[in-house]
Amino acid sequence: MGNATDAAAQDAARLAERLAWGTVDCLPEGALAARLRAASEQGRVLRVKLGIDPTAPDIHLGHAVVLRKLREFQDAGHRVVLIIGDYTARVGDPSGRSSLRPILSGEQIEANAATFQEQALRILDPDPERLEVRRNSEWLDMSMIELLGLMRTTTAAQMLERDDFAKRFAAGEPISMLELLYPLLQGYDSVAVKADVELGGTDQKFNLLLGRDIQRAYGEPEQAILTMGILVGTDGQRKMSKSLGNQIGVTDAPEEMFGKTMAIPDEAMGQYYRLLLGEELGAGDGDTAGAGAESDAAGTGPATGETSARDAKRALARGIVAWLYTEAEAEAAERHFERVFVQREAPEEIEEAHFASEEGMLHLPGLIAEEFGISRSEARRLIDQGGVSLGEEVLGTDEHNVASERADGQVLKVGKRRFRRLRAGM
RNA sequence: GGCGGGGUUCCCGAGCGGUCAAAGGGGACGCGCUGUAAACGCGUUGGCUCUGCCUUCGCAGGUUCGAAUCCUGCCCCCGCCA
Repeated sequence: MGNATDAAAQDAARLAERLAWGTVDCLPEGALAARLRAASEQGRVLRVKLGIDPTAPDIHLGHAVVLRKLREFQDAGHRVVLIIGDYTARVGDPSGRSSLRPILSGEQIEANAATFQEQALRILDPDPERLEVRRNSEWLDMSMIELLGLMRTTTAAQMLERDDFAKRFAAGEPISMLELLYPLLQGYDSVAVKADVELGGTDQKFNLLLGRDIQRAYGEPEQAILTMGILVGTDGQRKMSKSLGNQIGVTDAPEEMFGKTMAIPDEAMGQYYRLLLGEELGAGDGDTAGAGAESDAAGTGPATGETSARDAKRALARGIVAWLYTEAEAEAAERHFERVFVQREAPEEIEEAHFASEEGMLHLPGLIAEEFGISRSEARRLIDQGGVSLGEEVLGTDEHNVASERADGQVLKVGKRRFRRLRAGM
């Protein structure tokens, strides 16, 4: 009996350690292992909560970090409870930002929630045994008396402990009552779904911990919490976010995903490996990719480090595309990258653009503006700066009109990555 | 409720009666270099039927030959006091 118990405890500890890999916080100490063990003893699975606000329609690799960790729980046999924050989206989570978010309309939230769910399923296991999708409007549309009861669980001083609020309060920046209420609502979600574990980014640490206090106040067992690092965007500086325009979308085409990944700064590679592939940079293959890249990042990179850093990044890009698509698509994306950006050739498949000529001439600014959604002025500037070419020829300053015969059938290249095959006639 | 400060182009931020499409920085974009990395250099960054014209400086009016700059009202934000 004693031995069997020890063995179960060891199993739980081992699994907890594996699940905690790559997390920043796994609190409280030992709580995850204890939960895993208790669950197996009771013959049930853990309910692992993730709350997401459908404030943006698309999910990007930053969201994928947490979803990936959830998938690990699923693969270990546990159940993910994905909460679509359709109700909390009306409040606006202030995490990590200093200004208020606009409040979304009901239709907008619905549309976002639908795409969000669809995209999350690219990463999560959709098996109903392993995934439960809920909306917090199911329980948050409570009466005033219930809300007051919820508010009684927490003090203003507790709320102001949150770093974000403390800073804004000290700086005299506005903090709306709505924002203060948000963590309570999120915490109540944990009560409603009886969460055993909750995941989130490190920016959610306070909210996740407060969820424990609220569960306790409602007489529920307190959840263990796990936080994941915040993935930086393609600029390597700020967190990945659609509004900052530095995101790699989960639904980006394979070539796009591959290309964007190749453009991240070297210093961000380690983080990408850890958070997106679940491995250390340089692990797996025996070459010096990791070492070369690290020394490069430190600014002491020897000449040999350059190629290995590049190779490591290629492997990263391949790994990410293979994860979200397939191995074959990852390879195809790499070939496309090699062709277009390394060899600087036009892609194999190019969209066609048909043009109508006026008196045998083609007005390029108009065509470029229309095809790529920029203004004519901007198109003119690009031409004048030598950023536009027709076939092999780079267009010169003021070369805005070209003969139709010259354009017909040629590849128009605008900037580094925009191509069109021109065809005369509509 | 009272007093004071403020709302400028993607962002920050100068401008405070004409020479302002508006300094400077950031970001972004283009060219060069390159590993679509970093660093660096040069350039661009409201629109258009582009040596000129049109629209922009919280919103609406007004003064003036002329306003982002002055006046009036309104909206919003911040601080202090209550």
